Amino acid sequence: MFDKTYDAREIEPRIRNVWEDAGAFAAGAGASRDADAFCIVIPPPNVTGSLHMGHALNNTLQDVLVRYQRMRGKDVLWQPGTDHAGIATQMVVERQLAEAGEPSRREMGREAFLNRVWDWKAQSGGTIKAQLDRLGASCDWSRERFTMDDGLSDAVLTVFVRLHKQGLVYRDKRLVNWDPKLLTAISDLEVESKEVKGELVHFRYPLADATFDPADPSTFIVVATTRPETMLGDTAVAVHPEDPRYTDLIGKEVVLPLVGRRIPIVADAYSDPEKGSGAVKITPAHDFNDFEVGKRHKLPVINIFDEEAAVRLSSNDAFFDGIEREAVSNLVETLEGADRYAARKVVNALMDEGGFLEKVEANVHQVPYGDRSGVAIEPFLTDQWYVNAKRLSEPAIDAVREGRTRFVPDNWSKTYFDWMDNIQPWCVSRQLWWGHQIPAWYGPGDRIFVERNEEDARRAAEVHYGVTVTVAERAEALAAWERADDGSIVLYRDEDVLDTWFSSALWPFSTLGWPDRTPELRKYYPTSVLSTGFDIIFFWVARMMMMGLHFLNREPFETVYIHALVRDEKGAKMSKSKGNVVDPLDLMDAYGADALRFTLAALAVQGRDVKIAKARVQGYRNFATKLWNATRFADMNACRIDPRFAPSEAKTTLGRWILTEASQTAEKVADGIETYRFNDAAAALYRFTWNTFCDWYLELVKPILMGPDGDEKDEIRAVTALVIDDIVAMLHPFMPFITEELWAITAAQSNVPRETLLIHAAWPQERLIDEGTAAEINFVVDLIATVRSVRAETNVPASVEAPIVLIGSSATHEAFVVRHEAAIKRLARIGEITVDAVAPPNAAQAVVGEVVVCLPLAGIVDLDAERARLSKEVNRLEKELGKIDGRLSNPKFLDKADAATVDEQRQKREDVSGRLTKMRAALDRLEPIS
RNA sequence: GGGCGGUUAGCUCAGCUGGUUAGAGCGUCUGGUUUACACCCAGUAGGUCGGGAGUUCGAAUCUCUCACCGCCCACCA
Repeated sequence: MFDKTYDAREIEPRIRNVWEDAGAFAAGAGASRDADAFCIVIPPPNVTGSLHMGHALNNTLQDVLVRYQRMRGKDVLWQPGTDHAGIATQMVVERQLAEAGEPSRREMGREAFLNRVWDWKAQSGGTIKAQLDRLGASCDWSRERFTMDDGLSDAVLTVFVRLHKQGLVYRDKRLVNWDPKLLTAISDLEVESKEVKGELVHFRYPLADATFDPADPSTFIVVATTRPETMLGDTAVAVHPEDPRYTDLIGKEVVLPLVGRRIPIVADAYSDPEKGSGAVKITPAHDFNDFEVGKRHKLPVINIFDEEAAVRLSSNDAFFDGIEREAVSNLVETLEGADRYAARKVVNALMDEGGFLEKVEANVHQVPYGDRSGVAIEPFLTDQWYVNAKRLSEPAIDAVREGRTRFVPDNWSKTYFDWMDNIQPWCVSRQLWWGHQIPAWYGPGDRIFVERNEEDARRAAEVHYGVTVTVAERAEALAAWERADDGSIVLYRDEDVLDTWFSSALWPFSTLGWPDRTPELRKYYPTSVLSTGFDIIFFWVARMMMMGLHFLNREPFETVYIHALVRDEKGAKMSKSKGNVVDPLDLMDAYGADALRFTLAALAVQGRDVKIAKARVQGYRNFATKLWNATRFADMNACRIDPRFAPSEAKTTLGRWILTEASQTAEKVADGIETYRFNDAAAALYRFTWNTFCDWYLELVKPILMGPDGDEKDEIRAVTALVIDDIVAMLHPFMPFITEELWAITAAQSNVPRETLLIHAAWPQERLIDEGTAAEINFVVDLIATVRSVRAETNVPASVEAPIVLIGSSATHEAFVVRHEAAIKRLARIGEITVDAVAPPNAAQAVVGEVVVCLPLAGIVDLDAERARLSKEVNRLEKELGKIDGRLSNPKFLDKADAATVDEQRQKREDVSGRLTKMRAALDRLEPIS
């Protein structure tokens, strides 16, 4: 029944089935009808992803919260689900196609490709759930959602359409971050700037009314650039209005080399006299700042690239506007189709040839890269859909400012405010296929119909156009517009999809059934806690705040707990390329899910990275084994659960003491969890279980358990069983498997059936608080520890059962010794205990409280070692006494420190000086060195 | 450039609102056939709390400053 060894591999899958069969994770399971709600929505992992250490940490912490609150009687929902992860998933499938030598996405077409993605989802979508199960995450899987399932897609449509009708979603033509590899726009957040060693190229732009002479600076103006190839699209040169070097030139023109276009020199404060030459080329189509300058000066926008960032001039009307097509035919031919980096080389060479290249400097600068594709992103002028984030951000800022949503640790609210205060329009359209297709239909005359479905769009269009409307593919529709058929109109649907984070932003309410008014939505929204990493505060947290407040008028969560990043044991960020990824599944295989969970909780200190080391996990596996063995020991000693036992009426000091300690620990653990100080909670559990309960309580109690039957033994048995019950319960949120198992075993052994599984059992109540017992136990513990230490230091062999003589003991302490005599003898390996007035000669001596403990072992005690030990101790005490006296003789201290502190110091002085006197006397009693 | 965090024992880290002999785990070293556990027990060594200044009767803890490390945001033609 009770296996001798703890085997996580055997226990964990079995217990998992027990929970599953019982439906233990279901929303509200085990709670009373009127219980308060507690809800966490899981940060949805990528549907085709697998569990990494960050997931393991975050989901462990969420599970600790969820299991704790369940035991507190709350009606708990931990809402799970997965995210379709647009770009990531689409890329994976495209890579698979490429590797298998199959037709590419574009070759197979949208429908066939999407079928392939759904296949892949069907195939790998269960992985992450299985892995979370493995970890013990008690999510209500019966409510699992997926961002692209029907319900959530419906929420997405509803939100998009409503925002559009409210004017908060709009279509705009402006520069976006364009990913020339993925061929889609991406948001600001998906751009990472990287430091790149490049070149700063200085070009001479000839003045239009001078004859260009490379040797004569008065005939040209120098501009510097890190992107020489974009000069083909230059439409101005900007100088600072107050830069004395250039004031004369403002309003004049230069002739753009190679191209021959006449472009103006404009005055604009954007130009920084300190940088480069002080004059800057303006390319509105290829630089965000230049775009703004262009708007201010009404400059033409000449885009020289195609969507893959290759030069495209031949059919480029804007480029040929104002120049002779013939004059640039060579240039166009040379550059057509060259990618941006190749074009850069060519342009530099041509400029050099013409004498327009002044110099090239090495230059380190920041270049924006797509976080997914890893290629430099290109500012690109396109039509995209935007969300007016500024408007939505206002209530979201207020919610945090007014404390309706609280960040833990609080300093993250600053990060949140900084970003929210400067929020930019959110580009939500993506030129991808995998995702929520934008519900917008286009008709002739620049009309857009944003509706929940095709039928509604068609109807809206019919109202608008007053004729029959049909819907077709884009190409077909455009052709129809071209033909301008009479009497009917053809619409086509926007081919783009929404940013994945658009649907994620709805997660806290879409998963609860919104836009329907479901009972779950009423009960669980706003949710209690969101637990996530700081890296997605902007991507996700901020956007959920915005959407939640906008559509439900309530903030989506009360608390946002921001956990640390998991790093390897040296503190490096884990990455596949570095090969330092620690796989949580490996650790679970080796040590069990319980050990991994406890490790992560113990390391989850606020505001500090989590460095995971194998040795640590092993240590907590040992902890599980320790608990297992302690429970087994109790079992072997017939410590049975006794429902009639009333702990508050316990008679034995040991019983009252351990019940007090257990009660205090439960309080500490609860406090740690509730304040998100998981490490404190874990430490309190570890210390109590191992150091207090196993090392001291069980050892002190052994003589009783092995002694004669009677009231004392009965009580200790009942207490032991009860405290183990409490330990198992307190530990359950951290180590759910082993505790659920022990909960069942102890019940079976006691023949007292449990009313519920541990997962639904109540958090340990306060059994008893009797601080008075501490004095007795502490004295005994102190005595044993002191004797052990003295023995070891004076080289008394372990096998010797040394007698001890107590000198100067108070009646109280003498009574303590009598009461725990058997335990003291056993634990300190002592033979006879006697009380005397005078110390025996040549004994090792130590002070415990007011008592001098002597080990009279002439010939066995190493007297030289003893002398050294005593001197050292005397020394230490003298130093400490000096410090205390320094304080107490300082009138300012007596004057300013509060009375309690002064008293404390006085008390301490008394203790220390008492000890010191005794130690000195002890030293004197030793024979002088012969 | 703006912001946030870190620097405590060989290693990984606790130490909250100032008063402890500055702690834990791992590792080291010593001892252990104590009938729960060697994934164990007992004991031991090891730290001028990054440097400097200040506030205070009193600073690992508060303030300033410097150094180094890490991260986030925004930009340098």
